Amino acid sequence: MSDLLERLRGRGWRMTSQRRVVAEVLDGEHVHLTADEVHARAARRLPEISRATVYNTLGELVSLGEVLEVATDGRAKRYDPNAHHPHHHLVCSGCGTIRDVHPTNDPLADLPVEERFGFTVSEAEVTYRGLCPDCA
Amino acid sequence: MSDLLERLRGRGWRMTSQRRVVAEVLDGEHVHLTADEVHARAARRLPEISRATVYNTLGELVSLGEVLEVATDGRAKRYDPNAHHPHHHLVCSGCGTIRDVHPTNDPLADLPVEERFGFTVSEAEVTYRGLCPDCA
DNA sequence: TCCTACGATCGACTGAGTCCAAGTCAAGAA
DNA sequence: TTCTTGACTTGGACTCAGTCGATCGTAGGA
Ligand SMILES: [Mn+2]
Ligand SMILES: [Mn+2]
Ligand SMILES: [Zn+2]
Ligand SMILES: [Zn+2]
Repeated sequence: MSDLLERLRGRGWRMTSQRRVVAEVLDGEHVHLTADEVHARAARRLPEISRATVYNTLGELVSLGEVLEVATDGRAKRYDPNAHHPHHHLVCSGCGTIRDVHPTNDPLADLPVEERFGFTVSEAEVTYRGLCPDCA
Repeated sequence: MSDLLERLRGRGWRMTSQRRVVAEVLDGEHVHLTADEVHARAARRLPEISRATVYNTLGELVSLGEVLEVATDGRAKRYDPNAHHPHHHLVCSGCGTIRDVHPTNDPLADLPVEERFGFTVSEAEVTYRGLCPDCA
């Protein structure tokens, strides 16, 4: 993610201050922020950035594969800058904290062909749920 | 799910026509409906039923463990009457169709203790994504 | 049959996200 | 360097999913 700005320039993106601060926010903390949290952090550096631009930029980063969308609850989507290292998520049912986890098996291998119903299955995402040490 | 009404009565539920039609809608089709779809089907039998009542009843059924909430996209939650047979979901990225699937392994077993960060992990839900035969 | 607490209703409200018309500016051309 | 232009940004209105609360209705017990 560190040379994200270079990769974006290479794809013909016009480099604006808004896009730069959004990329910097995501680059800075490897956490899972909502769009409004990204907006709040971006606005600390560039006070007049709009929510619409944050949504636009996040959407573009997602379709470029630079950022992942995570929807673990029915609430706001979260944006995951750790897109180049495959992983899954462990969510605390108490406080909502999300941690990256790395199971030892690819769950795709556990779905037999007769359970695929003719689908071209390309991805398996696992959400583990439980209580974190603080909430237990 | 067939004697759901009996179980609810046993739990002290007041049996109203609204709760009956919501339970019948869920009982009738083993698909994954949104709250508004449940409302539309319920309203075919009981035209005056309100959205608020459908939301209330679905929420109660979920906390009783009779129905599962599924949030595969960032859109409306879906309600799964198949709560007594553990399974996972296969979602078409094209049209959004959802199918129940049964992997051969429990993904909980694939999460080593050093990847649990002190959490009490109780559940693992897998979402497989791909293209259905029609969308491929 | 009557009573009443539990449930249903409607509409106002919230939160998350989208859309659009109008204004701005990054970056290539000259 | 300045000009030009279309890509980008903005604020606000709007949509969609869901929640809340005051008031009304009724299931089911006495
Ligand atoms: Mn992550
Ligand atoms: Mn299901
Ligand atoms: Zn917690
Ligand atoms: Zn499809």
